[in-house]
Amino acid sequence: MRFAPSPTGHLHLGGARTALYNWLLARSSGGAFVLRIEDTDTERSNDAAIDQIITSLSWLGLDWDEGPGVGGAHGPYRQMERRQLYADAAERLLAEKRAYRCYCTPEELDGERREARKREVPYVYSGRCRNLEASVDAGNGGGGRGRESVIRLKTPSEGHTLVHDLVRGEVSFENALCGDFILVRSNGVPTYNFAVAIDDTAMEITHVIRGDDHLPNTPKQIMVAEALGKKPPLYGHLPLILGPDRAPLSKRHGAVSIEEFRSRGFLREALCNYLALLGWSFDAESTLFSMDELVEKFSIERVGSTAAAFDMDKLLWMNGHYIRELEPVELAERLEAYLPGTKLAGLPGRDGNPDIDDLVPLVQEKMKTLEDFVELTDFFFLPLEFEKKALRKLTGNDRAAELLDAAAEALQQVEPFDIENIEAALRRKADEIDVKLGKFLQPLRIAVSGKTVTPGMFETLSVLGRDKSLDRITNALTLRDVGSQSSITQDQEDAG
RNA sequence: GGCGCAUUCGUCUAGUGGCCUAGGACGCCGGCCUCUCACGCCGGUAGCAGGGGUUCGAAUCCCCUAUGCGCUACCA
Repeated sequence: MRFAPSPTGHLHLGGARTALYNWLLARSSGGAFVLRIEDTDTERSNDAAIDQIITSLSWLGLDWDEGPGVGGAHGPYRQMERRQLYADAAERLLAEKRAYRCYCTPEELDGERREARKREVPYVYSGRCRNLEASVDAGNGGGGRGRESVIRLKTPSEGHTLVHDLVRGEVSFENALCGDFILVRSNGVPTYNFAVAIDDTAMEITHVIRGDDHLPNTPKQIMVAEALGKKPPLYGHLPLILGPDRAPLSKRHGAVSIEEFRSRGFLREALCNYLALLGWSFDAESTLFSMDELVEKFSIERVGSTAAAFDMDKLLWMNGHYIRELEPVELAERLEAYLPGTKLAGLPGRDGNPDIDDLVPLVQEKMKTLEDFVELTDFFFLPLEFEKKALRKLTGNDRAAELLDAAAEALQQVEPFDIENIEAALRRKADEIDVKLGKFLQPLRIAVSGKTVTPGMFETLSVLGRDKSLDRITNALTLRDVGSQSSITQDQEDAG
């Protein structure tokens, strides 16, 4: 099995799914997963993209048995480093008269294409140069001197080429419509179809699982393999991934690169599970699969053939599920790695701030992404900032001052200042002044956090500590005394 | 235009001629739980693209139409 990305950008969702399926197939069948970089598009390929892709694959946990960084028996694993191989193959094909040099210029070909278009007839290369070799090519030192040439494969002009596709079944292509396609460009660089076919056979690739868009290329690759006297691999073509609007997924749909999902706080296990399900299913019931279960249960036969739309809501749900499933210490570790890129960078554990471990139990079940941790807990670390809505609720509440006073009074007595005692004290106080707990806690929540939504109040207060809690209550009280719109913005600036 | 692929709830899908009054998951709606929000639990909403066949019987097989997508490069 192989995954062979072209390094022209980030690893995106579609590529990741392709990689995942290849990897699963390899892992579940005891085969090798090989990573090969297809960089024959010299215009668009670049090294930064290769690094990026490798980083993303590693992050997903899709390790390769052969490829960049690990080597292997079939290297090198970058096509541009395999050029001698392609050149040799081209030479051989030329010598065996299975291929020939073509001297048609791009302009001439364009003309042919336009002509075909005009006559509403399918365009196929005319094969004009097919029988030139005797007269021109064989001449001294190559008669084509002075004029650039490409190398084309002689393809059958009749019959069909069958692709036994692992996910679609048998697909038939008419040879007459194929034409003698180009193997080697005039600049000496092999085309995709040529390089791929050579590499797949040379690397002893048995299964090629790739995007749908390659299906029409497949007969060409089979022809190359056969011309070379090699057996082509088995192919399976995955339908592409669509955006929510059912147009092919692209940047304008928002996050599409794996790197982006990572930085937005998604977990690799959620991404892999979700991606696995986007086009594959195990049975009528199951949706949650660990990596081990995927390896155990994945099979190419159960890959569907219809294009699937990406659904962020489902991914978010799944990500939340995996976050909840993590051991708290494990979640803390992930956050440890994640937080440095956020506004909380360096804050946890410093200057009397709470540790990540202190907060994980408070927010674990509320998080859908690691990113959520930041919004959920920022008020523990940063100067208090009131959300607009929260401020409105607080200033609009006639009893707020009274309730806050009562809360402060209750909290003063608590000793030790822990969850149980805080809860007991506050419940008692609420009882005493005869207000429902919810009514009592809500102004307190806003005063202490600036938000209408927070982790449990007792836990929050205990982590925040008595001093900070009381300070914030006091501050909220003054804020209420001032009360006007203009001073609200003033306070926000002070807070920030 | 040609060639190819596809079409089951809004979304991901189960389904391979009778088990389908079409199942699960996300979402959505309602309820329970509850200090807010979530989580969890319970319940509900919603679908076989259309038309012809074949068959005692079709989501499942065949044909046509429609729609979407891919390819049609000296891109991959």
